[in-house]
Amino acid sequence: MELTARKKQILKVVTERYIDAAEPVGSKYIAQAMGGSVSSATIRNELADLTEMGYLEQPHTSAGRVPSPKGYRLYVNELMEQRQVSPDEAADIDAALGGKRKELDAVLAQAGQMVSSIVSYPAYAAAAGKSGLTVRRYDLLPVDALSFIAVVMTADSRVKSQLLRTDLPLPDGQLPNLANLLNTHFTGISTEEMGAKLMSLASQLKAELFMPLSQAIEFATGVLDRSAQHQFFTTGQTRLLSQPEFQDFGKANDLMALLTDRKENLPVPDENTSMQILIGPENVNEALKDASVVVASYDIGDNMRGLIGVVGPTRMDYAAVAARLSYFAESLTRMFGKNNELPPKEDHIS
Amino acid sequence: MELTARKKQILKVVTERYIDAAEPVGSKYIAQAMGGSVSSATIRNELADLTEMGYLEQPHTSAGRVPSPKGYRLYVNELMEQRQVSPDEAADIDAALGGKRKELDAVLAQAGQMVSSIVSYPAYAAAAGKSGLTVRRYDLLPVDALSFIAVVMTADSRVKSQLLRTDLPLPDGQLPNLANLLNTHFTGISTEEMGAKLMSLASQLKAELFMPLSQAIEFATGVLDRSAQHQFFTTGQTRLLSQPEFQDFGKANDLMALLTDRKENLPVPDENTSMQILIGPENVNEALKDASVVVASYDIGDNMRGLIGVVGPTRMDYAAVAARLSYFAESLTRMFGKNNELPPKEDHIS
DNA sequence: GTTTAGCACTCAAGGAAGTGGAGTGCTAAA
DNA sequence: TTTAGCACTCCACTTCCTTGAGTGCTAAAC
Repeated sequence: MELTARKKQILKVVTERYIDAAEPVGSKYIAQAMGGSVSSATIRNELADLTEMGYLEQPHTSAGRVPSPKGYRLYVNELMEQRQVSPDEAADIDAALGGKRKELDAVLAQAGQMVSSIVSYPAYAAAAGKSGLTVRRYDLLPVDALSFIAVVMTADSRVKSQLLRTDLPLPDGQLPNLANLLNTHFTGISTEEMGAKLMSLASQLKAELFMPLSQAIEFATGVLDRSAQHQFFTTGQTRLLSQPEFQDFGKANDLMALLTDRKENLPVPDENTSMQILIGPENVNEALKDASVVVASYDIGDNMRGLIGVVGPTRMDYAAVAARLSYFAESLTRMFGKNNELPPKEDHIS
Repeated sequence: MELTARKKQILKVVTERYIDAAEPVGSKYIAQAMGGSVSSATIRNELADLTEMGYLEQPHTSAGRVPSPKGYRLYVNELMEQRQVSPDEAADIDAALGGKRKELDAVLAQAGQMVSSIVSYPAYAAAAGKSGLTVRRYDLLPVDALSFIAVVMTADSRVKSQLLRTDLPLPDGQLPNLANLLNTHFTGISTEEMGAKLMSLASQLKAELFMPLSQAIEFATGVLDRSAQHQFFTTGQTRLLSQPEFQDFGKANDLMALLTDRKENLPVPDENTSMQILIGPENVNEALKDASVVVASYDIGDNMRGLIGVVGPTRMDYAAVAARLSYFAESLTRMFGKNNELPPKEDHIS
């Protein structure tokens, strides 16, 4: 059977109406929405076809039609009108993002919050670090006999520090030498290599030197691991509860659990796609089988990608959400671009 | 009317039964639970008295009795048996806390998670920094002509660092002097004083020195502000949804919103009390009027207090929750105590 | 005075039956 | 191919009834 232009138009009307009203759409309404050029009976025939073809579903015999995931997919791919954010919305987003520079984490958390409040669904945000991150430079600062500060700068120019304490007093004046050792042997290599090298040094160094060294390296590998791993921020989970489809319990509960306790399982867009829409059963995650996800990614610089996504009912307003999300992603890319206009050079100082 | 021993016993039976079964308790059950020494009719008389006195409530005329907030209060204050955590539970808690040292934030987040899973209600955790926190020491590390690393150590021995970038090239070799300046004039004073001092220096320094200085100070004040402010971690919000009393929507929704979006409004125990139980309307926060909170505080050292709390229905098992929470708080105090056995000395190095 | 048996009463919860209405599918005519 | 017409389906809602747990009250017993 062929998918005529009229069938598509009907599918569009059904989908948009259902998105709006959350109730099955009947033939009478469709006929009217299409300008009355055809009767409801004709529509019924078309509806029967569309149902047979799998684009529509019927909750029960005497109810109207509802888009199936396949129907939504067609709608999203072909029928949906690309929407632009209104100047008002754009201004809102710009204003909110216009604040002063913050830590990456803070930006992410806040971006999630804003998206959530703009689209009225729960949102999530994360940054995916490149996995091959290495340390560019170490500094060790003396504090007292039993403690010192380790400062680690990663290849992507982030700086972390921590106070470390040893059990054995540090030999006087040895800290610069240790830092030297770190900077010559423990930069630009993977955490595994760092571990191996450390082992090989174990026998060659005295304990009072080896211990602080291994502490510094432990700290550094911790930093690398933490930045390689995605950290997910979620907000607005509550907004799910006001959606009619999640009045039912099991679903809401599973989704909430996913959003609060198993965030890392939220979908990440494929490499190289800037926007992805996952409809119902297209989601791998069981808890999302009855929901949809719109997720966008953007460039943070330093070889990292940020991602920001929205979780809602399959019935969500894809056009509006997608438009806002992509505007958001663009703004973030721009913002991070500015922040990074000066890529620091390689430069070792011990 | 007097609150006889028997009345108290009845109140205790009602409360414990209701905590367990979540259903109004009838006279017949009570008579039986009390060993059959009196008949249900006698109990009914007593129940009528207790209801009149405000300790019990009746959902409707022909239902059993339910403790009122006043009843819970009496139960918690007088009737409830102090419970000890079982050796099994204690072992669980100890094992979970036994991991390696982590950042304070990570510990808090994890503690919240554990408490939540142990008591099966949502939990929250936070640390309250002392407000008068100051900087103990600054270090500035050169990176290249336009950027340097600022390392700030606070009076409570935490270390934070950030890469800072200036617009004007730094004069060669001036960084140690700047650090010196910071360490002599900008340690041990409040953020306000720091701001004032910075202003007064504005005219005396060349721009290429003043700019990095002010950036370093901005960073330092940011660090101080951030640690003074409580940051709340919440987990296990979902567990609320499985409680029969929160099947109803409005309540669940409000509470979820409080737990996810307005965490800072969660109750903080009064100074000097290590454990506090807030029952229903005793809570100031509107969203908590139908819920109860058990919150414990513990000593983190460095003049900071940690707090860890549980939010649940008024019908929650106070004895069990309180026992676990206080064991938890003790363990945390012990743990932080160990971490801090070596309070670093004042020691300036530039 | 306190306790108890007995009884009428109340009320929520749950099931059965009936009704209305929205929507369908099919047929036959245009 | 479209449309009017009609019988049919099925959910949602209401009404009515029944059941059972639990109460309050009274009058007798301790």
